[in-house]
Amino acid sequence: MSTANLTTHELDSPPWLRVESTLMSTARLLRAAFDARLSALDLNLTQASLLGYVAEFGTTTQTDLADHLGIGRAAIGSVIDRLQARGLVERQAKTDDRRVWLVAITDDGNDMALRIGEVDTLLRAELRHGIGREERQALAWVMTRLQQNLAIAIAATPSGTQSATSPSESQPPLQENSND
Amino acid sequence: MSTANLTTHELDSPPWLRVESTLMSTARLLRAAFDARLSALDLNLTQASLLGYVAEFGTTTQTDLADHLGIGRAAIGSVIDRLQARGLVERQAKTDDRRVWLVAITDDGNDMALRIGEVDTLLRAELRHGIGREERQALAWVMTRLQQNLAIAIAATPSGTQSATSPSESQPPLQENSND
DNA sequence: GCAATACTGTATGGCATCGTACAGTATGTG
DNA sequence: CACATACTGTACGATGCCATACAGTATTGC
Repeated sequence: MSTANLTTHELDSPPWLRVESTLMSTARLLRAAFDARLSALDLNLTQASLLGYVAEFGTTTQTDLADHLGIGRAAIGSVIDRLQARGLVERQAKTDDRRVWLVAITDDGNDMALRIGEVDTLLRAELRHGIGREERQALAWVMTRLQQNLAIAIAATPSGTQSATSPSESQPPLQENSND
Repeated sequence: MSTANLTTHELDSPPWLRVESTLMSTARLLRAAFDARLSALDLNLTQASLLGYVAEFGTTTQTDLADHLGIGRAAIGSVIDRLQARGLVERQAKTDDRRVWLVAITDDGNDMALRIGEVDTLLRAELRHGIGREERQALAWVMTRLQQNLAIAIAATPSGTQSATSPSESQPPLQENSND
């Protein structure tokens, strides 16, 4: 039985650790959906994203890729390993900096990127159902903003073991370009 | 629209696997932020969510918990194991169905749930910065809707290996209350 | 030139979650 | 009642990602 029955769990449970939990499970579903669709190409979401990025923006370093995909440098390495083993990307030495690899897409990789684009377009069309354009844009905007706040919150986390029993708003959380 | 001038990585890369990648990395950041804040309580986001859920809605079965938290039954088992080992929840036998465990919160668990609530409230306040109430509600709504569509998309994924070279819109994706 | 520092990519171990398979139990059907 | 089917929780291996530590390289200061 598919674990994806349509009576999704969040619909009836608005109040508690709402956004957190909802966002996490949405992310899991999103990965599952893309992985399912991309399995025909024998790729997962991360690999496809990387390939799409390189196809569009050209050769870059691994660190740059890691930053742009939001995963760590160690993780990006193995992703590239697999893509390279399949001949979809290749590592090129950078002449003036022998530390870095330049990750370049191959012809096969470009073909693959096209097919990824098709899968992506199709799936996104399905996901858009019942969601207006403005809502989608708002989602993207809020999420970007949320990323900012998250990065700040992570950086501002008290490193020691304080038991959080003081809900005093001592945090200066953001550089205030609020619009609420 | 004011999506301008942020330093986060997605901002300069609008066109490609946008929402996918953004949502995934946002989810990763979200987990990292909560894990960081909850580390003082020696909990992670999943454990905290489970505890919060049981604290609010009372005793339930593991399958119910798994569904509500959006993770699998196998995974929820080990989460409960750890919480139980720390005396925060306990498994109670259900008299009229000997297959299931009823997961109940303990007194210690309730104390912990209160502290989780404080961390949660504080962190969410930080995350709200620069994001209006309507935007947050819109985010929650869109995400719920997205979950629905994702579940449908996963269920409707052609199981075989079709190379997606046919972008024919043969999918009947949804029960049509579109508003786009 | 040489030491100190910073950066890139890799190796390693760990964690959370998944998928599948399985045993125990309940429920429905003959 | 016996059997088939469905459901619950668990065991096991696999995967994706992280954090840390590390080696190689660049850069800077002396």
